[in-house]
Amino acid sequence: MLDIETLVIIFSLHQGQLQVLLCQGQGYPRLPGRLLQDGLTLEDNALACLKEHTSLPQAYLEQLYTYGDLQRRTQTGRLVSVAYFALLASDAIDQLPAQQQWHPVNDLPPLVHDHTDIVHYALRRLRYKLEYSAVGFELLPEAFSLSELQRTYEIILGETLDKRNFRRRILQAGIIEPTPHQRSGGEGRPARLYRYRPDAIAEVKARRLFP
Amino acid sequence: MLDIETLVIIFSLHQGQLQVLLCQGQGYPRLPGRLLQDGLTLEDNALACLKEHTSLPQAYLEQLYTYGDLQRRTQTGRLVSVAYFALLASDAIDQLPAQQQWHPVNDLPPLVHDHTDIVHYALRRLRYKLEYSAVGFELLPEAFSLSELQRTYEIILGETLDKRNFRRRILQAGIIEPTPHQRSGGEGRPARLYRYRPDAIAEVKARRLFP
DNA sequence: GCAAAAGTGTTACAGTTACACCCATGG
DNA sequence: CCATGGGTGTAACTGTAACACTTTTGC
Repeated sequence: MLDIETLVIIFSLHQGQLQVLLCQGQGYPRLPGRLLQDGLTLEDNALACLKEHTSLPQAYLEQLYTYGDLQRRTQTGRLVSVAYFALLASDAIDQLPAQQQWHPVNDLPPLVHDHTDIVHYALRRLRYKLEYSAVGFELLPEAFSLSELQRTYEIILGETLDKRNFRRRILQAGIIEPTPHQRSGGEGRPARLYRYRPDAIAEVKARRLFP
Repeated sequence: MLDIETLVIIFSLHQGQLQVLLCQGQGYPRLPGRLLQDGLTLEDNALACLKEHTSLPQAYLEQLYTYGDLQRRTQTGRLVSVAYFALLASDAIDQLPAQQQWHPVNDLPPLVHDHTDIVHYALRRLRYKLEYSAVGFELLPEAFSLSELQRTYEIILGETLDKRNFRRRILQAGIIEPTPHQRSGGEGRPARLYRYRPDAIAEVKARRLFP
C-alpha cells in the first residue's frame, strides 16, 4: 500500500519572530499534513491543508522537497511526503481564531520523525530565496513602511542591516512604490507606506559568483 | 489507484553540446522513468532508472520537482512523477553501448506529455546552480584542463567567458588543484590538468543582491 | 618556422559598505 | 520640549570587466 501526503511548513511573523505553525502529533508536535485526495493536484492538496489549519484559502505556497525514505510509513504502508512551505501575511494572522500553535523557528520543541530537519531546510530555502527574489513581501500586509520591511528581512536573515543602504537598494530595485498613505498613531514621526509593485519582476538575477 | 514514478533528466556533454538522454515513448520520445519499487527510496529508484538506461551505477543526482497534476495518469490510475536530474562525466559516456538516444538540449524533438517543459526546467536549474556551486565538474572527467572546464561552462550557460577572468576566479576560489600531469597529444601547447578538490566547500555563498 | 592552443597582469569602472545627523509627530 | 521612530548623502574601498601578447608543443 502506498500513500502520498502533503506537508506544509507555514511561516509567519509574530511578535518580532519568524514562527511556524505546528499541530498535535503522536507524542510530539508535527507539521500540518494531509493525505493526497483524489481529484486534487498536489498544490491544491497543500492549499486544502493550509485551509484546514488556518481557515485561509490563499497564501504564498512553494514546493520544497519530496521525502521518500523507507522509515516514512502510515499504519497501512509506505508513505511519500511532498513538502511545501507557505508564507502568511501578518495582517491575515491577526484575524485567525488565535488558538493556533505558533512556535518561533529558532526555538522549536522536538518534533515527530524528521520534521525538525524539514523545517530547517525550509528556513534555509526561505533565507536563500529572500536574497534573490521579492518573497519578503509575502509576510507583510499590503501596505507597509520601509522600517517594517527592513525588520522583516532582519528577522528572517538573523542579522541587522544598514538603514540607508537598505532603503537605497530596495527603492532602486523599483519593486515597491509609495502609496499616498502614512502610518500614524504610533510614537514618533509617521512612516510613509509603500506597496509591492505587482508588475515588478519577481526574481532579480543574482550576479554570478562562480566562475 | 495511485502510482509514483521517478523521472530522470540525464545530461551529458557530447560533441560540444549539452545533451539529454531520451527513450521511446508512446508516439513521441520521452524521459527515462520507472515506477517506484517497494523497498527503494525515491533516490535509489532514480538511480535504478539511471542504471537501466546507461548501465552506470553512479552519477551526480539531484531532486528537481514533483509533478502531481491530474492529467498525469497510468492506464490504471493516477500518477505522481518525482523528477531528478543527473550529470554524467564525459569519460563515462564514451564507454556506453553507444546506441543511446542523445539529443542536444537546444534542439529537442517533441516529447510526450509535459516532458519538454520538465527538461527546460531542469536546464534552468542546472544553469542557475552552476553559478553558485561546483556542479560543472560533474560533467568532466576526473582530470581536466582549464580550457575544458571553461568550455563546459560556456556550453551550459550559452555564452562565452573571458579566459583570464575565468582562470583567475576559478583558481582563487580554491576548488580545484593542479595535478602533476599534462594533456598532450593534441595540437598546440599541452595543458596542465587539474582536479576538483573533494575537500572544497561545494556551495559558495553568492553575494546578496537584494537587498 | 608556423599553426594551434595554453598561459599570463593591469587598468578603468561600478557597486558596496560604512557612517551621523536632522525631521515630524504625540504626549 | 522631549522622546520616538522616520528619513536622508557622501567618501573610501572592493570586486568586476575589458583587454593583447608570449609560450610551448607538433608537424
